[in-house]
Amino acid sequence: MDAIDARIIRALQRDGRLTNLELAEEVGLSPSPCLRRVRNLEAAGVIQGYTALVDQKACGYPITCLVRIRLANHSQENVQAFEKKIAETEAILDCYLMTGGADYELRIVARSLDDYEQLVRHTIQKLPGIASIETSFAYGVVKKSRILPVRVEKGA
Amino acid sequence: MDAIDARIIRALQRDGRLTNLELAEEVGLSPSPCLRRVRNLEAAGVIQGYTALVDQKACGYPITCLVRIRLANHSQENVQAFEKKIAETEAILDCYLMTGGADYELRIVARSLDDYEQLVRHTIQKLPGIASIETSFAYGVVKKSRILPVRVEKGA
DNA sequence: GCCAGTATTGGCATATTATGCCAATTTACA
DNA sequence: TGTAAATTGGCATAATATGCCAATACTGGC
Repeated sequence: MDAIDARIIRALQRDGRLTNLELAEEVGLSPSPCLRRVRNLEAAGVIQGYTALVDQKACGYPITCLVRIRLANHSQENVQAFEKKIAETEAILDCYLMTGGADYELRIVARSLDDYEQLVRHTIQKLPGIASIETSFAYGVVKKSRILPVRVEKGA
Repeated sequence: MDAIDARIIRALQRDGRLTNLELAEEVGLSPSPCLRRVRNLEAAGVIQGYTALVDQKACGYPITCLVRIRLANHSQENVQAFEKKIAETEAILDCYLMTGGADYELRIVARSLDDYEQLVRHTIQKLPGIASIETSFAYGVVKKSRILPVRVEKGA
């Protein structure tokens, strides 16, 4: 990954639908090698995909919650059942294994407080071995970036 | 927004670089009205943009932290200085205003623990009116979805 | 149930873009 | 400096986007 690859990644994070001609112009290459670099980055897994960014509110999900969860015990069954349910539940967008007071932190979206309550009661609390659930609601968004500040790297 | 718009949004979240022909096929429309719907969704702000999803590790950011911050006081100057610095700092990807114990929760990426320490010492702790900083590190990712489960809506 | 008015659709012609190939250039290294 | 490998740029062709127009499908009023 050299400086041109880094510029390609930056540009495609800023606008994932740039045409190859626009991209080539922006990174200072002719279209042909530019496209080849993009395909290489995709094949290498550096670029994992492309997605449309949508307005949560306009799509009916005005509520974002960050939820910290502790498990009573980390038996294989409990962990597997928990992570399987996470994967299946579309309203749970992210789930990280965390250091510190909680085992997991989830980012969850909901259509309403009632909707969120249903999710907690019917999906999360029913899982075996949940020790605690601590919810914080986001009442404002200061920043929401999906652009990793890529610079030149050695290796890969 | 009707059922076809919902399908368009779902499809473009799954793959933001679908060609209009592929998209039209998938949502059951001919290319012409399909493209018009996409442009309308973009103009209405429902689709806010497109982005490439990149591998954090491959780009040199193996570390993700979730950081909870409290301010000592919420004077206009402190809040403005804080949020301005957040906006300027590329390694801070997200920042939410939260209910509960902390005022803000940040998602921060770093190249190394040293890198994270530098960021905290030189950027965050230097801001006026910081009462506390509580960092949790993500040592695993169970789920990382950027697909909002859009269904049919009334209105807009 | 019918009719007028409006919005939406599908098809087509044209402009733009992507893609694969090859020769030329640059880079790496002994 | 010489040689091999990697990368680049240009070109021809295939695929795709875009704007326009007629045809179709919805809507509300009577």
